[in-house]
Parts: sequence; structure tokens; C-alpha cells
Amino acid sequence: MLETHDYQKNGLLGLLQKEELARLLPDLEKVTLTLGQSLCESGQTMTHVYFPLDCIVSLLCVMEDGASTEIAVVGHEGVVGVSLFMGGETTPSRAIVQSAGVAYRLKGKLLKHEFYRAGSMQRLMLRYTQALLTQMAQTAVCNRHHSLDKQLCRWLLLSLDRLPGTELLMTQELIANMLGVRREGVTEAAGKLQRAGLITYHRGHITVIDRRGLEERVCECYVVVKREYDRLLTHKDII
Amino acid sequence: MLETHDYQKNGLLGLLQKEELARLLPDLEKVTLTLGQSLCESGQTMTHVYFPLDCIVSLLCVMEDGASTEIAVVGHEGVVGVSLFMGGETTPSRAIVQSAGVAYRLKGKLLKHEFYRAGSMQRLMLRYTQALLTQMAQTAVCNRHHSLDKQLCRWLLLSLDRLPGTELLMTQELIANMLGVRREGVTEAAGKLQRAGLITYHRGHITVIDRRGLEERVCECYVVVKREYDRLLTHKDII
DNA sequence: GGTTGACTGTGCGCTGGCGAACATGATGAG
DNA sequence: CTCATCATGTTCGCCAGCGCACAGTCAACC
Repeated sequence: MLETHDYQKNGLLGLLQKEELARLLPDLEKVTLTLGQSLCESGQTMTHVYFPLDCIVSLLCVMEDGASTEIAVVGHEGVVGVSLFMGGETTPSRAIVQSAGVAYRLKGKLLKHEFYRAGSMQRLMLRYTQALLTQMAQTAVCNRHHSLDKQLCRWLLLSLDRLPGTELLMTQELIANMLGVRREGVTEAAGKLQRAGLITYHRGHITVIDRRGLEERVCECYVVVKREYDRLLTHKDII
Repeated sequence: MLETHDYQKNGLLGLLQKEELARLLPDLEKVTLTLGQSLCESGQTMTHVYFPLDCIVSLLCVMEDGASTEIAVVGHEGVVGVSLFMGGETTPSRAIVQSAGVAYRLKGKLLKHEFYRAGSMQRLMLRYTQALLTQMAQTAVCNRHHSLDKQLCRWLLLSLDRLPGTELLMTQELIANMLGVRREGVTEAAGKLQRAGLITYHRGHITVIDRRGLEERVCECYVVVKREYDRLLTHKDII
């Protein structure tokens, strides 16, 4: 019984109107996503959309020479695969599981069908997409103007918000790939945070000790995005 | 007669189904936008959406300290004000006229009404929004990885694609604001392009002489975005 | 036609992040 | 236990872009 109601762990599913959710429930398939798994390659059509419960998915923009940058991160507040209902079917970005966990998935066809009934699903998806736009925009400006130190804080907080506990399973190498910087740079920035007593890390295990401290060091970008997500996706008047 | 049909200069209006366009035509208001004019301040609700004909509008992400970065550019291929139909009403970014010209505008209320009829307008707007997502993502990665030289080429080509001629009225100072870099950096990069015989500029007038040359120097970001716009917004099967 | 303001050119020193190379310690497979 | 591999630490030279300061130059407006 409890098991059948954990769809609420995903913010979007939790906000759906009851009738719509009831229609979809039989087709929601619970899947376990593993670290590094690709949900979407550049230019490839996704078969499903994914509603993460406790996992995190990074949207990456990859370039010809292999260099990449995370342009957005999706966790229990969102959905992976907006291009399916936006009409383009594909996107030029990749979706990689950054933190393993569970998600519900839904066939793209079914989602589109529900979307075009123009009910709460549509409004929710559109609002979520707008939040995603904000996140991307802020990432762009953050990449331009802010130091690696601040960006690392932002990244840690973004991940923390989407995880149950305070521990991240993530090597500095992977973080560097996400942020699009050198591994050595992450080592140095993370060293500062550790010496300041905000985090401890050890071979792929990062534990946040002092969240407050991270919030003091982070750039405004984190707050701007968070506020926008809250504004767009928590009010009851959406549905 | 000719005058009444120039709405086609905007790609989105030109792709609308005839009946829908007919419904909207009486409410499309032709306006002249001047350089530097703000169509949308951060967090402010727009009264209208704008369909540029021969002007260019930059979407800027502005930070507390005043630093800013252009996150997308909108010309005759698009529309300013996606947040109106996406549901959020406002966005945290600014929309500034980068090149003066003419646009049609439409009251937000009327657009939303048309959007929720779920016809070609909705599909077009959604596809356009996806193209915008791609542009933002690519801007983020370009900010991270590419040199100012390449980014300037990208910016010039983006502008050129949205203008009738080959001349831009734009000071280096303004370009620097758009790209979120120093004015001196633009001076230097533009100097290289001028010495290479690709452009000439003179006190706010930039003329592109050798477009081919720019295309050879630009980073892949320009091409990725252009291809995605073409894919999403030129096929007849949209409507 | 002279002055004022806007636009562009140039030259500092500084710093954050890059690239490469290498060292150390931890983990796990055999 | 041993060894290969992975994760992290450290160093060094390098360079793009920054911040600042100032000089020259054009255009427009009294």
C-alpha cells in the first residue's frame, strides 16, 4: 500500500490531478537507474520520460571534442524528457544518471497523449519546462562570471536538495566532467571546503557537514533557480 | 496590400494556419522598437508577446552586481515572451532590443487564449521554446569552453542571420555587455577580425565583409543551434 | 568651430583556470 | 598477499581574460 503511493516522492506526479494520475498509474513503470546510465544520447529519440524519485539526472551538452558541461540537473522535482511533449522529439543534449536510484517512467506516446488532453499534466509540464529554462540561463551566466569555488558549492547544494541524505557518491573526476572543468581544479576547490569544515570526502564519498556554510559561500545563482522552482512548482493554483 | 502581409517576415506567424492567423490579425499591433528598449524586466509580467520582423532582441540574465550575459537572441524566427504561455507569467531575465526595428505584438491574454485552443499556435510555440532551450544550453557550454574570438564570431553570425543587410549598429561596449566580457576584450577580438579582412567597423557601425570567413572561425555552437532551429521550425509538418 | 561626449586603441600587472606530469594512498580482484 | 587500478594531492609553466589607466579620434551639438 505504501509502495503504491511513492509516486508522490516525485513533485510533478504528486501535483497531478487525481483523475489524471489514476489514468497514468497503470502505465507508470518503476525502474532502477544506475550511476552513469544514459537516458538519452544526443539527437536520439527517447522512448520514455522519467520521473525521478531519489535519483539525480544531469543534462549535459557535449561537444565534438568530447568536452562537456552540465546545463541542468533533474531530481525528484522534475522530469527527464521534455523534448517529447515539446514537439521536437529529440534534443542535442545527453541525460546521464549522476546519482543512482529509483524513477517512474512512462512511454513517450502515453505522456504525449495525456499532455494533449490539456489538463493539469500539460500545465505542470509547461511550468516545469520554464523552470528548466531558468536553470539553464543561470548556468550560462554562472559559467561566465563565477569562480569554480562558488560553482562547486552550487553544484553540491543542487545535488543535496535532490538526495535523501547528506552523502553524495561522486568522484572529483565526475564532478569536473559535470562542471566542465579540470579534475585538479575540483580537487583544489573541494580541499578548501574540506579545510573549512563544510564537507568531508573520501574516495568518491562526499559528505556535507555544514550546509549552512555552503549556502554562505554559494553564488546567487543557486538561490535564483531555487526560488523560481518554488514559485513555479509548489503553488496549488497550478492544477 | 503588401503592407498587410508583412507578418510573414516573422517565421512563426508565417507558419501559422490560415484560420488561426486570421483570428489574430486584427489584434496584431505593429510597433517600432528602439535600440536599448526593454521589453521585459526581471520578474516583471509582460503585457504583450513580440514577434520581431527585422529587429533583434537579446535575452539577458542579469546578476545582483550588474554583470550580465546574453542567454539567447530572438529575431524574425521567434517570439519574445514565452513565459506568458508557459504558465509562469514572469522570468528572471531581461529582454533588451539589440537592434532597432519593427515587430508585431499581441496582448498576452489573447496569445494565451489562442495557445490553449491547442492548434498550430500551440505546437509552434512549444517547438520554438525547445529551440530556445537548445540555444541556452549551447550558450552555457560556449561560455565555458570557447575563446572570446570564437564567441564574437558566433554573436556576429547570430545577429547577421536576423538582419536584412550586412551592417550592425552596435558598439563594442554593447557587444561586451551582451557577451558578458570586457570591452577591451571585444576591441582586441574585433581588431583581429578586421585585420583578417572579415569585418570593418567604425564607431558603432560593423559591416561584415566575409561571412564565409566568420563561419570558418566560429565554434560549433553556432552550427548546432542553427541546425536545431531549422529542424524544429521550418518543416511543414509542424502545423 | 570649438567643445563635449562617445567610441576605440593600447599597455600595464594580476589571477584563475588549463595542460601535463608525477606522487601517494586506498581498494579490490586474483 | 600482491598487484593493478582508481581516487586524490601537488607542482610548474602558461595563457586568456580581468581591472585599471590613459591616449587618441570621431561626431554631434551648441
